[in-house]
Amino acid sequence: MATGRTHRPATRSRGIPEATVARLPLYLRALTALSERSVPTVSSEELATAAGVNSAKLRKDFSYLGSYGTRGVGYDVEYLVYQISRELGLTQDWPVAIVGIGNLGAALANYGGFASRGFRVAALIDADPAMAGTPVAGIAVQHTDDLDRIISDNGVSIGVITTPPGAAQQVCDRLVAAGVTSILNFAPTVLSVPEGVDVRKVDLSIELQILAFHEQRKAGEDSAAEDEGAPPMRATPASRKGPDGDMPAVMPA
Amino acid sequence: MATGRTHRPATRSRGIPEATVARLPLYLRALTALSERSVPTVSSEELATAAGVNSAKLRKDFSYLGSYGTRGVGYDVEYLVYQISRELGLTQDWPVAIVGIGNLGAALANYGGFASRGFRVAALIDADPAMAGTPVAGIAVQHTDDLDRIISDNGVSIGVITTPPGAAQQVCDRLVAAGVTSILNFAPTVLSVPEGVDVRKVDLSIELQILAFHEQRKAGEDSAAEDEGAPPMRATPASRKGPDGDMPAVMPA
DNA sequence: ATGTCTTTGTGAACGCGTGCACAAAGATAG
DNA sequence: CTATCTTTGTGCACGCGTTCACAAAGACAT
Repeated sequence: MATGRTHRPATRSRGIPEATVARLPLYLRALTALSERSVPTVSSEELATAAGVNSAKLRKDFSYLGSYGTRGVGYDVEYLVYQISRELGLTQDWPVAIVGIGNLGAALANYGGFASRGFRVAALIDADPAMAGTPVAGIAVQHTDDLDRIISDNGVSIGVITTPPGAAQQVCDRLVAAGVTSILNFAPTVLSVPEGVDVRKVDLSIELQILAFHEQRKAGEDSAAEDEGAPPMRATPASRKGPDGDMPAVMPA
Repeated sequence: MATGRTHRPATRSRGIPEATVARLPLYLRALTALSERSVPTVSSEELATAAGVNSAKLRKDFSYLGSYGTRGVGYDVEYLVYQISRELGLTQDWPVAIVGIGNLGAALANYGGFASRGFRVAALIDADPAMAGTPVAGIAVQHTDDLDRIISDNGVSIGVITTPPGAAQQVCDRLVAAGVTSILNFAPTVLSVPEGVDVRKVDLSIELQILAFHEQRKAGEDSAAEDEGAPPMRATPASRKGPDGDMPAVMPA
């Protein structure tokens, strides 16, 4: 089997934009809610509102999947739920392993949003020997030493890293070596992985920093001249720089 | 363009691209690490590698902040740390309130990454009366009834929502009414907020679904002939009622 | 069957973000 | 002071994503 690609509709699955893929779960959630209320069909306008996006964008997104709508009517909710689920690969079971069972790791293990979408927490792994055997969310924590075997035995291809930053890369390497090809990283670390392995990162403090930026902008709209109280910042070890100063020099003063 | 003024910290927050803002925390983290190792200067190439981005992108990002580098040498680490911190608004203290103290809320309250960057958990709020007074991460949980006063008293402008999806919008409305203008939402809900309020969402299950999509693609590259097994069938009498709901999210309320 | 009305699907224009490639700036050596 | 070498700052081109606007498709009524 070479680079076989002749049997795929080509129009589909071939080129779904990344931005679209990122929105599919959003649509799926909105559609699931409609489904539970037994709503048979929905227009792009309604669904877009429910998902918090533009209707034109939604239609274009769906167009990448195929022509699943009916002009003059809208989209069949159940049908679309199935199509999107299939496209996202949610019709199959995905065993997931969480490495690093601290506060966050334990919270994720208990998180209902995972199990409800075809993701099954297959294993919890931690480096602390004292935790081995301790049940978290009904699952016994296992020790890092057995990581390789645990991943293999459970056929895990998606790993979640919730370790301290210092251990993240090492854990990542071991996960990859064991066969994991998708990683969700919560540790504030830049992971380097070989070709073919996907990494998505969720960084809580970065999100807050982005909010702080906008918050500062909103607040400092008028009082843009009072954040001057902070020291320009130390002169640092200023290695090879003479008194000439390569320092602040600027500082809005 | 920049008519070569070079004195004012460049175009203030006016024209910093959103994509750049999102990367500044990344640079800051890498720079902080260098600073702790007392590295005086760093080139765009080195820093880019450490931050996991392209060096041209990094230089362009920094150019939006101003001309803080020295040609032939690189960037002064300490100076850059200060400039980015200031730009992000991290030179001031940001009191944060977390609403919804379930597993995830508690984990965030304990998360060290917040405090280390100028973010201070000023209040923990939950709707469960039984939790009122209970200390979490050294802070007593307060009841939702006092939300308004708590936000005002602490001057909170950034709120974190970790409630079940059903309560998210209501909590959001109350936070906004109380004066919060930035929200970090962990609930799998589309929040609608008035103009001027920023919302960033962190959706754990969406991240996994995106990974699953790519995972499926990688795995199904050759075996693309078994997706015919499940009958999609249109216009269904709503027979599927499974566990597909996304009700249990963070914690029962 | 024909006409009207609704809603999809998409061509095309636009804007943002990315990366290349290079001239300008400054350090450093002679 | 001049030459050389390093690294920044950025003009430019390209590609992706978003949005508009509308023709085509189909439902529904007459």
